[in-house]
Amino acid sequence: MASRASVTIEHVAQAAGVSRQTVSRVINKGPNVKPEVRERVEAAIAALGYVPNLSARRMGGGKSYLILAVNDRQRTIENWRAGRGNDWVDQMLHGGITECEKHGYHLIFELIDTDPATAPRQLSNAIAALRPDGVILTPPHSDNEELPVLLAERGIPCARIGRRPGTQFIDVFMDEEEAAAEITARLIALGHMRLAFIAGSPEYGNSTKRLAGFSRALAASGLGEAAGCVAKGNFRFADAAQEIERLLTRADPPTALIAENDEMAFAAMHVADRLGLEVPQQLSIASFEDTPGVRFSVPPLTAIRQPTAEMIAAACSQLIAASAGGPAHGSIKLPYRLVERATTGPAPAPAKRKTG
Amino acid sequence: MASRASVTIEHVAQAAGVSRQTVSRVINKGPNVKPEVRERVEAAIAALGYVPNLSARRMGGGKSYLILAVNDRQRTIENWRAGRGNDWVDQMLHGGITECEKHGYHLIFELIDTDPATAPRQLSNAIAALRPDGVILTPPHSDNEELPVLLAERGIPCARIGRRPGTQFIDVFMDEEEAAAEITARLIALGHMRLAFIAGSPEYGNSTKRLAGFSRALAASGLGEAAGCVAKGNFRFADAAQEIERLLTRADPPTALIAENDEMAFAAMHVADRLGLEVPQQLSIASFEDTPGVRFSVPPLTAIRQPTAEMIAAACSQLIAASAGGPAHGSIKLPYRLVERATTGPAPAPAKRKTG
DNA sequence: GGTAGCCGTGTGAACGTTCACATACATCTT
DNA sequence: AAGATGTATGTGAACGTTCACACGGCTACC
Repeated sequence: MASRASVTIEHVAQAAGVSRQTVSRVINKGPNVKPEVRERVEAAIAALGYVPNLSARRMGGGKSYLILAVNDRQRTIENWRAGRGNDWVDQMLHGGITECEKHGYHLIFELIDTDPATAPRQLSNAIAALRPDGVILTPPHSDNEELPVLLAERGIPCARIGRRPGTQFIDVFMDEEEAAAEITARLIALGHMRLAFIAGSPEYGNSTKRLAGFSRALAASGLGEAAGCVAKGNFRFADAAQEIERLLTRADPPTALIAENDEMAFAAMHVADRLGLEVPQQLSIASFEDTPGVRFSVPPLTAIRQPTAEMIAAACSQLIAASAGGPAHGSIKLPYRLVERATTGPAPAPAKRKTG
Repeated sequence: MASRASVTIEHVAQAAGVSRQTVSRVINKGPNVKPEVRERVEAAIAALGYVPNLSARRMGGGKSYLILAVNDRQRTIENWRAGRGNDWVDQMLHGGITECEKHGYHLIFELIDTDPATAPRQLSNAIAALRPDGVILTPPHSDNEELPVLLAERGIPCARIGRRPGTQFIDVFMDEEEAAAEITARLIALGHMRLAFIAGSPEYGNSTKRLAGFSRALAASGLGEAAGCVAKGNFRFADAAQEIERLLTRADPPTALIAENDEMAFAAMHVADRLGLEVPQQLSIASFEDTPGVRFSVPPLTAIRQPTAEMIAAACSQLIAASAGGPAHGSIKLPYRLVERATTGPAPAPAKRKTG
């Protein structure tokens, strides 16, 4: 057991009969330490229960062993307020903490305004206070051009999540366009000839990519773009519900809906229920976000499983490597998965289709 | 805009024509600074974009401006792995980050093994590395007697969540027994005469308290304890489903179920569906955990809304006060709320009751 | 009118670590 | 055998802040 006062590197040095620096070399796995001495030091560390003080390490010019993950403040807080969970945050913690722990790092999570006028200052303040070894930018911050530059100026490696990869920073992403194209193609293969894409917000770069995938699949199928329509749901239940109702009650309604997030997919379910449309017999619904709510709802929804935790874990891993002298740029593409559950099925037979 | 190299207190001091210490007094809101000088320093801080370095502050013997929240590693990771969300984690972040931000603090979230043999060492390592100004212990760590003592020895204030309050530490809690009694009484008032409590695990102290409330309400109602039965669901879907099925298929099945968490409540819904029991017409189901899944499921469940975010926020607030010289003990009781939704209703008429 | 006390400010040291450099010894080269 | 190279270790300074204390000026009291 450690004694009351904190154990410092000096105590370990004395116990092992070496100097501070040698102990430092051992804990940082540096070269040029005799195996015998290394063992002696390690024994002393274990005996005294020594754990290096992170603040002091940072002060000494070393690493802070902190990875800062920044999230969209408005959306996160809105989700909290509304009593909806933040599955994204949960997944992020999953990947981030798990990976950081492996390397003796700690993940620290902060909220930053999306407003481009204030975001740089907020990030600047956070890094000035925390001095993290790396920063993870999540959507929509990952689409901000100013933030990575600001970090680069201060020599802090930066990883962007879910962004079309560039060459200057670490980009971790999945192929959003491909995923959108795949789910669209799958619905077309099921016989659907009129499809709708319930879009989030153009503020999120991913929205644009997914829409492109939707259009591409329509074109590739031979149905042509006219077979698809787009509704703006703004990622929100109420907005989406209104648009979806408009879509489903018009003359030639779509038989398949692809919603960009779970909330809008639930809105679709809700509207279908209200209009007496059976899912999936009369209407297929797919979500682009595979949250617990989506998985465990009744019926469970077909969805794209985004590798959120994996992306954050990869970002942490890259950032940690970068802070140890590795490259501070590169791109990692992670696979998504289309999970077909109970809300998608063959298109209704044209004859039986209800109109109105 | 801040310049490339980091701005230190010394730069501010020079710009304002004062000494380090005076700047320090200003940023720490210390007394004995002329209003005129204070203004000058504040202007310099704003002009240079100065933000104190947390590591240096800690090294100087000051605060770390870090609150450490520790969670149950096994359960959290199991939830992540299973693809269920961790609403608890999300709520915790909600309360914690929001409150910490207000005071210029940062919340840092760590997982610690529940095993009493390793927990103290893990906590010890975490605080040696991080040197937080306060630690929040969540269930079941809040029931561990050793952890708060360890923290007290190192002079770190500690807040326990959801624990019967003591006198030595900061305890933030809701009345679990009362909540269990209330929901039980409510179901009895709806005419239910045979009730079941789907218990989690005695490892969680709250389980015991809730069970006590359940028994108390039964006794108080005049029905007597014989009207209630207890199933051990271990907080898990599969375990709960099995026990619930056993309960519902026996000779004289309960007409109302109270599950200690959402997962077990969903298990109850699942079993009811399988057995062809209509909810709430033939069976009432209530959850003791009001997660987004519970709120947005179809039908939405009746549940106890625990003030999780509020408890963490209160804990942060108390810890921050304690680290500023306030009392490091005290207890705060926060109100829960019984939210009646669509899964509870009047007991089925005795005549119509199906048996088997 | 001296001295006790408070107010406002500054100075040196300390926190625990790493960095840059210095040193001692061993090994290889010519 | 002398120098060059490399390995293993130690020493002083630095990081940016706060703490403890010192100091000068002002007020107040007897």
